[in-house]
Amino acid sequence: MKTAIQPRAIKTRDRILREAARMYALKGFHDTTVAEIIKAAEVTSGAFFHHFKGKEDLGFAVIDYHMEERCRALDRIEKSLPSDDSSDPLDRVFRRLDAVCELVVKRRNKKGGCLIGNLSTALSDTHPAFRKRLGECFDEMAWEFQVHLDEAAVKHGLLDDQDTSEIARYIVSVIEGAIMLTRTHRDLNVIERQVHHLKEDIRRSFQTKNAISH
Amino acid sequence: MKTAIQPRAIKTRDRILREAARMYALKGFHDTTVAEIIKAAEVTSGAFFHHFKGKEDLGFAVIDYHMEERCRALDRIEKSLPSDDSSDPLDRVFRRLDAVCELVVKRRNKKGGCLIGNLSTALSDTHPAFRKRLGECFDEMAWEFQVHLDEAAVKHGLLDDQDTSEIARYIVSVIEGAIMLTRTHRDLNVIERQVHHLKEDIRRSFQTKNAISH
DNA sequence: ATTTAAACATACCAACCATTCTGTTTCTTA
DNA sequence: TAAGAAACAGAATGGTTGGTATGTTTAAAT
Repeated sequence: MKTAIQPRAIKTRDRILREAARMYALKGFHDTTVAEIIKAAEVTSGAFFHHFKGKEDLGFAVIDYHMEERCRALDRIEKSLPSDDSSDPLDRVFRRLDAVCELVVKRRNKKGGCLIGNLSTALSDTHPAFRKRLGECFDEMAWEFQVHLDEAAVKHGLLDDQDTSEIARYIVSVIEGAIMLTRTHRDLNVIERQVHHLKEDIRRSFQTKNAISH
Repeated sequence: MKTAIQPRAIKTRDRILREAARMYALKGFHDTTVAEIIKAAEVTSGAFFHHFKGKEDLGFAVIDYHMEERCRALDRIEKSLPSDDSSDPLDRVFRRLDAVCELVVKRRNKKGGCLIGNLSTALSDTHPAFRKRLGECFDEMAWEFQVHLDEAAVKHGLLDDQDTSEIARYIVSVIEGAIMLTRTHRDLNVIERQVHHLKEDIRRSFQTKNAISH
């Protein structure tokens, strides 16, 4: 029946997804041909079109694949991070920021930017279905921060008319913008400095009297 | 001699540049074909290749064209802005931010994102010459803020280890990231809220005891 | 008015690109 | 082990793409 998962198939499919994700992050959607993906993944076009309806179908599959991989990678990095004092929610925000930063830095050795950001720039205004899905991805990224921000708001209190969901989105914006400038300036210090500035900003957004002196 | 400028030629060339800029902002570099540009600009391919060596050459010309147009548009908006109290340098920073914000909002009616941002994501890791040029564009954008930030630092004093050039770059990052999210979420409130948050952040970065209560 | 070059028009082309078609192999299940 | 389906291989295709070749019109300078 359909319950059984074919081990060989998954290997091929995953190789395609991995290579496609890599190339989309590097060159974007429209500058990556299926022939290139096929070659990089070392499969034939027959195998490719057996697993995916076409380039568009692949695009959506790559997004799913990437969001899962990203989640795993971030969790792994987060656990390996030195500051393991996760008692304070604000610390957890900073820790995740550090993890994102490290992931970007690590990836930058092989060049490339944010896959979601790349697809977003290339497809948001021309492809409604992609736009919708990519919006969900950004929401997911923001939510990972908002969880901790909400706790921090309870613990430390939030300044003025601030809103944790807006701060969370703001964080995603800064990260995406920072990745863009980091790529274009070919300077990893850009994202590191900007994330540092962002942290200070977030810290000041909370009425942290018992502030974590950095 | 070569001093004379042919009026008709400029018209055609400019039409191509204008339409190309519009389409690059909307669909990006690789998803825009020269055939489309030719059609949109209502010229023939003969005319196109007479004015530009090819697609790449056009790309660079479009960047120059856009940076000039952008400059003019921003200045115009800035002058038409209500708060004309430009005595305080920090106010000038905020005013330019408002201008950028309004420009984005105005453009969003016709969809599309930041031309420089689009080209940057599409070409930074594959085309060194473009990357270099686009880096200069980002620097130019940042500089427009830095001029005022420097004055503000003198007047109000800058907190901690802060650096105006880094704040200026940070501003550009936030704008680019905000445009990305604004496109993908199809919500103009995104950029407005984020620019508002950014203003608060900048304000707090200065030791403004005689702060401008907003 | 004649010359000369820039500006434009049109047909054409070779490379490329996503996809399809027609098989063959491999695996699962009974 | 027979049968059927899933996985894969590779050649072929039709439409597109950036670019060229060749000719005609327009306009500036003498």
